[in-house]
Amino acid sequence: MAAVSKSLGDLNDRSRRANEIERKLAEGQAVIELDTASIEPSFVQDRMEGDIDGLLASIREQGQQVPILVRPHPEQPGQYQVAFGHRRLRAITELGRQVKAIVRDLTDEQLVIAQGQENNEREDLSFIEKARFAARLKERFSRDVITAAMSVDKSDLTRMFNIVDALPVELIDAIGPAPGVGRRSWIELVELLEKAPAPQEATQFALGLRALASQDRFKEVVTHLKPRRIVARGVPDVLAAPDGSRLAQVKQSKAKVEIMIDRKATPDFAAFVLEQVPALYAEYRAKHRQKKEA
DNA sequence: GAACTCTATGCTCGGAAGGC
DNA sequence: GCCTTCCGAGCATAGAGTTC
Repeated sequence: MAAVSKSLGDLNDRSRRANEIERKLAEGQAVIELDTASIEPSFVQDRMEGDIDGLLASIREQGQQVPILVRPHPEQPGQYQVAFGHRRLRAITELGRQVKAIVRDLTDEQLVIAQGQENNEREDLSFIEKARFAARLKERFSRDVITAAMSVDKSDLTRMFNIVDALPVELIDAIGPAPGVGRRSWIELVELLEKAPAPQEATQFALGLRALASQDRFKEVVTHLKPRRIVARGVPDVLAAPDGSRLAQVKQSKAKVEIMIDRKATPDFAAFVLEQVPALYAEYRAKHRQKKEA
């Protein structure tokens, strides 16, 4: 009898614990471990695909320090949907581990607001990623929800929509997130694209710049779209390679001519040019002498 | 190396235009 | 008339570049 009583007591305890876990889950207080296969990304993508090597190494060495936020999938029982923590989920999936998650009942609006606020706190989403996130939200939510989710005012929201609408999806994808490139630079790109004789060619050009960092691809595309100005003596102010990539900037004044080579982009070329200068000067002197003698 | 200048960015405000 | 949307402009700030 005592054994039966103990069993019933155990059952009650387990039931109480289960209820407690359920209650905590409902409030989003408990961190639980979930199979990554049971979790889908948010229905609104925010971040472009990017490098997660650093995060991967960090989680491999120190484990997952911060849980992700998920909600029970509204249509598929037993499945979950991410509110924020997409990159952590990707890294943990690659490591084949279980992911620590907080489960919370969220409406669609609450999910995107949580997702947006997390992104704002991290402050590492680039302008164009935010703009695209906003544009995706526009398909389902009111402006009020979007401004709440992204902590932007309505003016900025309008500008974001305009930029995303004006640029071909393929071009944005080809350029990538372009960290450090802000609204005004993207507006400049829109304006250049509108004036370009063959706008679709910009996408092809950007696709050919895969070796460069995203923000450098952006700069190259802008430079490529800018009308080539011809300055004194027929020398353009930007010297470009046959493939369109920028080699050097030329500044001319009455007193001097400056050729500025981006050492980061083409370090060997800069060194090569410097090496050649004495030889070029010798060649120039020789030709100059010949002219005088003739 | 410090001071200064320039440039780009984010944020905010105010006004115009259009819809209800 | 009110609200929403859009746009231009100004301000503060940070970072890079330049000058001394």
